[in-house]
Amino acid sequence: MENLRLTVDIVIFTVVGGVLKALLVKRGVPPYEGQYAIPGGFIRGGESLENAARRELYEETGVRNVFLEQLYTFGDPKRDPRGRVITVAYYALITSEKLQVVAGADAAAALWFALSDLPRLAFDHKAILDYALERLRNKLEYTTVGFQLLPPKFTLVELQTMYEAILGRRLDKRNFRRKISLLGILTPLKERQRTGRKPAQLFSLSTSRFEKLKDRGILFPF
Amino acid sequence: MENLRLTVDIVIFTVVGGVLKALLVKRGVPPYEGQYAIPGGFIRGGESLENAARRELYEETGVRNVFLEQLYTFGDPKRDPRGRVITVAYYALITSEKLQVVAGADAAAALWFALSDLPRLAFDHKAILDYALERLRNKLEYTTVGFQLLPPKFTLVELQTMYEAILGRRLDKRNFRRKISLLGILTPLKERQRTGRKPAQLFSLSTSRFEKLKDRGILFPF
DNA sequence: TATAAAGGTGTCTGTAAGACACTATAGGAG
DNA sequence: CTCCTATAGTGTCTTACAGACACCTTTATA
Repeated sequence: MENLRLTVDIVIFTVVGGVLKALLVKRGVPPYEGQYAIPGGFIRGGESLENAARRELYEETGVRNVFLEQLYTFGDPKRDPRGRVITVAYYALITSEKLQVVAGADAAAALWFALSDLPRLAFDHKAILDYALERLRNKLEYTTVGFQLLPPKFTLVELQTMYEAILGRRLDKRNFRRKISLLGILTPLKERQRTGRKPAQLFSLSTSRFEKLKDRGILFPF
Repeated sequence: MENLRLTVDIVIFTVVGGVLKALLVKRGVPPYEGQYAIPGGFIRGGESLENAARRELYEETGVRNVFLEQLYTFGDPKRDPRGRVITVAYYALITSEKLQVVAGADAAAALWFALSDLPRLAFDHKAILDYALERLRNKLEYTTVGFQLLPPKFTLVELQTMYEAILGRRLDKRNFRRKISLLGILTPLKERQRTGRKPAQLFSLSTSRFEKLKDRGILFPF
């Protein structure tokens, strides 16, 4: 088939201040000029799909070594008015601390939008983003991907807030802590976080337990 | 990127005689001449990805209107020695009754192989097949896809045998029936199957309950 | 009519999810 | 210095379901 072009598009999630956000870029050229779109670009010659996604992610956010997973391939013949463009969609999770770096990148018109307050999106990007959110919510419940959105040291309240932001609903504090505790994947640190009133215990992921569990499934039935 | 070609490859599953099988075709040309491969082919101009997969599926098996779902896109630059060929993999489920039709299609050298007795596969098709099996096993436990592998009327023993064939392990008969019964998705028919010793009760999927449940998840925790 | 082969049925125990409310601690204000 | 308040942290009860486990029923055939 001639005139076929392949892109990667990446839904980039973060959680800041208890709100789930996605990175969007404002299009400077037609079609959909002025509308927002998911970051992405064309695949180059010798690149694997994942490397193309990582390159785009780096160009857009200045961030490397983050969680990235292939989502779905969208190939409707009419999805791009310019011709036959098929896109392999990915989603990525980055912590809000790494998020600082974004400013330094070439992301002129890139902005973080709360998932609850998205602008109109170009192409079929709304469908891609919806699907990414669905996947993230599912994976959250049976894997440890969620920890990719937290710094290495975190409190239980921060952990729960991240879960609530993604799932879009409140969780019971005692039940949440019981289940996390039962999994035994957290290492309590000697430090406490002293920001609010009462200092909170800090934890890190216990990497040995984590390695055993992360790809096994059925972990977080919230 | 020039010289990019896009294919669809389809892992086609069926269950016959309590054995999970996949359809493979023998390659008549290099590379990997003489080795078996998953059915597939190039995407045409105006086709959506799913339509391309359905067309290939029909050409290979003579079967339409079956369960088909996109699996993953494999795009390693070296996966095909002839150049850059990216493949969007699908998997399909067809009942053993429809399986008769296969003979009439153009599938000269197409053969069904038990998953436990696969030949060496061309390209990265072993990885694709493994991934398809993993997906099928997962989906089996929280959706009703499994019924796509049974005829419209079936016995509980047939249902359980199908689950066992896919999961690759035995299930307890009483626990299995209890859970199915609790779901309330089966309609007992007035007929009985009279093949063995004692005739067995026939069931069909209760479509109303089925529609409500099929995309909701958390259905079959076996 | 006796037998064999396949179909069909119930209980107990352990684990975990979900609902639910109060106490403890430290920082800041007065 | 002490009182107030915001946030951290903690247990119990009930219900649902998964998993382990063994025998009776039915009909075709010898």
